[in-house]
Amino acid sequence: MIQAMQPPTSPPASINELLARCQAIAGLSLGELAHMANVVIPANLQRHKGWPGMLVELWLGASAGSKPQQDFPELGVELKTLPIDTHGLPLETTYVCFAQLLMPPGMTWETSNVRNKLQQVLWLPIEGDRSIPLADRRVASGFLWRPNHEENAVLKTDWQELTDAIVTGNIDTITARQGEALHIRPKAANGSVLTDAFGHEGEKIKTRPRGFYLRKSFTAQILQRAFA
DNA sequence: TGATGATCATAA
DNA sequence: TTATGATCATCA
Repeated sequence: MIQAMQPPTSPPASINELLARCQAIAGLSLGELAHMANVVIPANLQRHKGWPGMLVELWLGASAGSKPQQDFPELGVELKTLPIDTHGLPLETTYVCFAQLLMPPGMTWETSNVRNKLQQVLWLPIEGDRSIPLADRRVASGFLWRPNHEENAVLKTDWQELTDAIVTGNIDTITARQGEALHIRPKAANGSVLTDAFGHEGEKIKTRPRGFYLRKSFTAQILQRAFA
């Protein structure tokens, strides 16, 4: 029996409240959540790629709109939806944040955006198989994750390798094949968008904006650890 | 067929 | 333009 619910109007005051809100929507479909929140369901995600994430933010009480920080700053928690197939494996890589191409001096893994975002993540798997109509895709049980020593070490190694390439003016030699858990891919509206980066001689060059992403193999391990 | 590289919508 | 939310679509 499904009770009529409405999205919260304020951010969760505690981790427990956040987790409770997660449990409240676990098992419901995106169609049900959209309907109860009076949100229009797009026919497909081709032109609405961020729609599931925005809908979930609404239901968990994350600040609407985009902020350049964590979704729940008071709790130090970042929210990530994760599309999964029928076996519970990730269908897509996970976007983390923009890659700062004009890296401030002294930037380290410990102070990086990537680590800040990934310190504590509320993962919310959602059925993402393209054979399932968007409205029928169900939300799974969300769970809180903090990287363990091993995961943190892998992320740090990847981040340092990629950051070294950026700082030394080798941004254009980076491909998405580098990095065991974390890699870099273009992140822009289209291929004509350019931003500043460092060239080999320390000069500024124009290149496509990039973002950090988590590989599917890495998020798959997170899921396995959570549901094992 | 899966991963890489490209792309879409929106806000400030 | 940068940042949020990600998935699409092409090619090896």
